[in-house]
Amino acid sequence: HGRSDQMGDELESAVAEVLLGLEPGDVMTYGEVALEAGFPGRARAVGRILSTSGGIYPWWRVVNAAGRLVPGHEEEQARRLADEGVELRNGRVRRR
DNA sequence: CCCCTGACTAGAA
DNA sequence: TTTCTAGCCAGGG
Repeated sequence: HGRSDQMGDELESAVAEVLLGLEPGDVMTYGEVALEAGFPGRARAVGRILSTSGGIYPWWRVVNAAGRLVPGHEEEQARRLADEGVELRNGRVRRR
């Protein structure tokens, strides 16, 4: 039965919940979002969701595991993060 | 079904 | 520290 079809929706809603829970100043990696959503190892799925769901989520609060900003949106993302007080280091999110 | 692509990653060079 | 490589998982042609 169409379990795999339903899986995509579950993942999407779970990821959405995590993303919508992010507050100003918060920053998570794709992998962390996936993990917290209950889908470890689905970092790519998180990226796809963010890239295909036209701005309904706070996309600027998500960066890759290396702290790199979103390809093609570095400038806007850097500005938004700065507005929230997130420190950047050489174009990368500083993580301790 | 095959093939390519990507807002990913961890690990090797 | 930066670049490459090999896995990875879905989507879409």
